[in-house]
Amino acid sequence: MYPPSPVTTTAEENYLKAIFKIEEKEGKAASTNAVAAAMQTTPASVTDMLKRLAEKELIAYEKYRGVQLTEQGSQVAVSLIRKHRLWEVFLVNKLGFAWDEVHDIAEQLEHVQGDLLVTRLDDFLDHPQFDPHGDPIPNAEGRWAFRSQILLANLLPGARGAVSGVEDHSAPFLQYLDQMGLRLGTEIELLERMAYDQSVRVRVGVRELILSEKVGRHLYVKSL
Amino acid sequence: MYPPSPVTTTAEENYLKAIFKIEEKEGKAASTNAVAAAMQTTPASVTDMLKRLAEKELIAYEKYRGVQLTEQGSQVAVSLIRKHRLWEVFLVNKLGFAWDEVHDIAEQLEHVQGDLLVTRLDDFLDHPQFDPHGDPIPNAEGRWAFRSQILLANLLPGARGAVSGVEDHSAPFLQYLDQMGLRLGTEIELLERMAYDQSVRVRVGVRELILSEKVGRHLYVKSL
DNA sequence: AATAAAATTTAGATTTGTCTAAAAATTTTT
DNA sequence: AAAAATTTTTAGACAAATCTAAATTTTATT
Repeated sequence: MYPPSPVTTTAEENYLKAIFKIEEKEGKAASTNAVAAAMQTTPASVTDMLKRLAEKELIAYEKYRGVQLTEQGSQVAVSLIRKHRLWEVFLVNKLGFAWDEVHDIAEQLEHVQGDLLVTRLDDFLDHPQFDPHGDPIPNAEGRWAFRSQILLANLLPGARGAVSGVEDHSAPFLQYLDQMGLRLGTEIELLERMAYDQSVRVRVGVRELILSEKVGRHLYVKSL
Repeated sequence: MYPPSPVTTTAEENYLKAIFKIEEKEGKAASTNAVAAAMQTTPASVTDMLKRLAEKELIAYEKYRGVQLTEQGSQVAVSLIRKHRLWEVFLVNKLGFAWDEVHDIAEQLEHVQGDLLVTRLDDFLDHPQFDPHGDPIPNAEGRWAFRSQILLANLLPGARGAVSGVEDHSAPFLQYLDQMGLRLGTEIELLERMAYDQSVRVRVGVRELILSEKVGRHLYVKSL
């Protein structure tokens, strides 16, 4: 009835996740080099792994032509993303971690096997739709909420938005946002964009801030 | 100042835990065969691994003479047991798993790295002293509560006890106890021991039960 | 003490996942 | 279209963790 759930190693799972994210971002097959960069390894190692994943029918792989996830591979990748984000919610909401501290731990927890575990965790957390960074959490069927969000950099002067996500998940950026008093849900009004360096002057509550172009391109807001 | 915390693989950690349990039970150095039986592998594989663990100074190993944990190895093993039992408390108390369902999942979770994670989890669970099977949870310093418990099989007729632990952690035994209405804390009075087969007639609340010798030797009670 | 039995180790392979260096294929530039 | 640059694959090696089969050591038996 159902295809046998593939037995995957942690290494294989990490490749599948990387390929999924590249496909999602580039909108096309992932190149060996792109995967190597994402996995912080050599193209030769990637080729080795691609052969193994193709053998297991988790990817469609043609020599020199890059790689695409099969339906099966995609399911595994989405399930990993689901687990990763659920664990992040647990770590932040239940254990009191900061949003810049949870990535590495969730990276390990996502590989823990057990369908019932995920179901129970999801129940325990009251079926969150988004993780602590604003990223959507796929449900058990692999579907997730669409976010109608735009980069702060693309907000028009005079427009307002509420922080809804980050493009850069690094601890330094998240800590910078903490320091600026910016978190998920924080309302921002774009007052002015500086022609000189594309930095923006914004209003956050009663405060006024200057945010660099880099910050503007790494912060998502939902228009209000 | 402190010795560098040893970097251990999951496989190495599982060996250390097995050796710890054998030492604890037998009160002496663990033999290659005993470790092989515990790890469900061959003695040859064990020898290979013992060399590696000795290289890392996690065990004291002499050819043909068995193996003992060093102070370092013991610390790693106790920390794993701590993590395993804390995760079991989490799975049962927070996620609603039954006590016979949590072993395999905890077996994976115990290998997740992160000192802060363990501290936060322990806080979240309110510093439990015992896991769902009644086994003591080592604290951050590696010390745990002593249990003054005896096997139900050794209770004298007329004596009463409260269920405090199990000798057999298998799902079938735990499910049997569930079916009999026996759980941690349940009070039992030993009414009579049958000379014929060493089975015992006991009172549990208003009910009377016959428990086999095997059950008596697998169930711990604390004298009342 | 010699022999038999049991336990343990060694030798040689295998699998997974990785690497470097060299070769081959593809893409870009001229 | 040929040359140059880039990308990708192959070849050969290595470490971790395992295996089987054979050899060795220890322990038990006579």
